[in-house]
Amino acid sequence: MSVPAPMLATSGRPPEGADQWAVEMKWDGMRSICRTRGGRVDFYSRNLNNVTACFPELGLAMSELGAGRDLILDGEIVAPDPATGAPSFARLQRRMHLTRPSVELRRAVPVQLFVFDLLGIDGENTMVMPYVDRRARLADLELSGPSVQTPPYWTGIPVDTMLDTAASHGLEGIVSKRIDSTYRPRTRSRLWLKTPLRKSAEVIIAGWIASSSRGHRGALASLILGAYDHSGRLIHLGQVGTGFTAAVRRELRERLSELAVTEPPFDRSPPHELATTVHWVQPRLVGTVEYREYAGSLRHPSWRGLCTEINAEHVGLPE
DNA sequence: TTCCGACAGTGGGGTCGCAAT
DNA sequence: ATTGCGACCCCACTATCGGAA
Repeated sequence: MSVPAPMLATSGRPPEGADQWAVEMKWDGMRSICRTRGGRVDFYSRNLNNVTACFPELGLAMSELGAGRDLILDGEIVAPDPATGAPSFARLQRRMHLTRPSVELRRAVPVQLFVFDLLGIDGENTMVMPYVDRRARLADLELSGPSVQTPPYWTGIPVDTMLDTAASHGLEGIVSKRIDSTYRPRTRSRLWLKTPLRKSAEVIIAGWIASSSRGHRGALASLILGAYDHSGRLIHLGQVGTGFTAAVRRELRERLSELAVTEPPFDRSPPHELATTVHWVQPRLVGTVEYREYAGSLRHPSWRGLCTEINAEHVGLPE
């Protein structure tokens, strides 16, 4: 029998004041289904690739905690940042693709499993049970140890309070789940709502890249973004390729054609040579992007539109 | 007839393994 | 020995289409 693919969440916010929702913290890591059976432990990625060999310490921990039971668990593999304690996807990436990690790496980048759902136990399918009942059964298992935890959920607390809590702990947002919902493998529904913490910043358009995919060839695919650092140098922030409609893509392409130049406008060249051909422009147009995080480059940026009130010279680095 | 949920497609940052150079 | 590219992770978002309302 194969393991079920994880249930997915839709972006959104639960209705205010409704006690039909349970709220969990959103963990910045790698989704994983864990199966313990007959002394054997396996971890699967969201697309059901077997990633057990990447996380031997978690296999060891779960074989002890599983105590010979047949469990199917849903959770997140995380790599806590030693400075903040908050899960860091950037750190986890060093472990994700590496089977049989060395002792040094395992010590340098320890990982943990956060379990938040029980899908099956000793042959019984618990996915048909409501969320709160699954959580109760999960709590009974007392899966807790140095590298395995079962984080709590909350009900009846205002969404903004939960988001503030997430923010103050350096977490990436919250996930709200209908307390009466059953587990629907593989499907993305509004029974689970993720509310990520996102920031907003003004950015300067420094160039654009044309689409090479069939059907869109030549259309504006993404924008190259920049901002001025404290020394007044134009710095590359990354690209944004989502958030525009087809009409906005055409309009931007039109406006940018009037600003075309031959050389990159950056004072410090981008860390990596941009492979595809870039249409550079004078750094004059300012726009707004939403993003998750800025650490040398924007993470998960999306375009929010041009911003005509702000002069490009006044656009500084994102927070 | 209209609206909405699910899915496919397009775009981003990043890492690693492996084949081509 | 290097480099480029695809395969995976993470994701945001738009466009489309079929079924529900």
